[in-house]
Amino acid sequence: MTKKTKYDRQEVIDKATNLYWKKGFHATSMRNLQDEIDMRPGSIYAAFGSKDELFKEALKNYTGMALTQLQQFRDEHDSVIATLTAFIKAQVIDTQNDAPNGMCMLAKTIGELTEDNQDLIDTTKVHLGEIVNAFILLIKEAQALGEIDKDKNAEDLAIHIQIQIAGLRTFAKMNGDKYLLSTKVEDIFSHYPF
Amino acid sequence: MTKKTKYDRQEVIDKATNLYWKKGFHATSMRNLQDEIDMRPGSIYAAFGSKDELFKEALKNYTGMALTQLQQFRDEHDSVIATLTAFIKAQVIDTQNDAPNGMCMLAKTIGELTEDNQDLIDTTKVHLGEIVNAFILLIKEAQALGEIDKDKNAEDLAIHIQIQIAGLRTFAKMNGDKYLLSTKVEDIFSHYPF
DNA sequence: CATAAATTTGAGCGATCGTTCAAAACAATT
DNA sequence: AATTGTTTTGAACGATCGCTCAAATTTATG
Repeated sequence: MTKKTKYDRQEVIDKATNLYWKKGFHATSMRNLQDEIDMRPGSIYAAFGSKDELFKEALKNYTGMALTQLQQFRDEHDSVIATLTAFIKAQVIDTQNDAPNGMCMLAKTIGELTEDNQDLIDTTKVHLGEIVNAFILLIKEAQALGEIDKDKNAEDLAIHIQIQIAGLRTFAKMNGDKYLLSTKVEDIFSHYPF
Repeated sequence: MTKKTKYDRQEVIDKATNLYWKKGFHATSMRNLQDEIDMRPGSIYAAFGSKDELFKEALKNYTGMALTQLQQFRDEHDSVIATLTAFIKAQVIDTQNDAPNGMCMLAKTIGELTEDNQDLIDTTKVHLGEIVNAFILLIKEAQALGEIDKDKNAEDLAIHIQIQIAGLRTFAKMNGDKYLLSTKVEDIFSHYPF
């Protein structure tokens, strides 16, 4: 039995993620998604259940990509500070051209949605927590390596990074000067609270 | 002749601003607005032309409110730093409960819209520029008063403030701890680049 | 009070929304 | 080749979208 699906599920989720990321939850219609991933409504609903559930898959996929990218930079750098600097530059600067949207999909979603979609907000918050946890682990690693003062609170520093990323990505939508942005990213680690 | 309108235009714009601010451009339907401002579609279109034009009025109104609030804090404080601290706390902390949405309406809009609504994006950028200009003027005033080092670039500091506000308001959606947020606002002016 | 100009009303337009489901197509097993 | 179970298809549903406009209503004037 068991007929295999014609589509590659991960490929479909990637395409859905990119469209949701680009246009946001409300501005992305199921018909937009049907065109983008080349599936008929029946197949999409059989595979994902609803627009909301597909969006949740996209949020999960987006978060996974971010965490993978962070780990990749960690592998490429000896220094944790260098890792974080590279990651933030990628998020703040490179996404302006490469990515579907310069904004963080999670921050964008937190901003867009209201209590009408509370479960999507909750899911988004969980993923933002996962990312801040990854920052915390890296900072503790940096403290063990002597890159960051051991007396400093790792969670506070992680939150600081998250705030700077959100602020810089919003600013980058107004002013895309790569040199200015690059300087501002480097400044994060050469001044308080680091 | 000239029959007077039944509605108070400013009151209508205020209500439209609050609804657009709360739900965002795409999730706010003209029927939502009809209910909120108690006008029939024909009247709304006679008065404002389109959903887009009404949104522009809302953006303009929102910006005016922010600038008015900033001036009000200036009148209430001798110190420019105290003015800015009060303003940022109002924006970051108080809006979580008082306002239609904890996010800045302009930042939210920049994040939500795509090139499909390029003119709305452009309008939003203009208003963000107006706000940063107000910051620049205040910082120059602070430099004249000796509150801030005259050697520092006023525009850089103004941009820094805007980035911190955007970052903190996004973070506040995740973690609403008022004491933590209050500390983070105060930290802005007691560390680099101030 | 009658007239004329402006405003308000709300039914309804064509388009699109998220979603459903019976029928067609397909692939693995007898 | 026939059977069986799964997947895919796409027309279509009721709801809602942004918006229009002829008719009704309102008010300042003659």
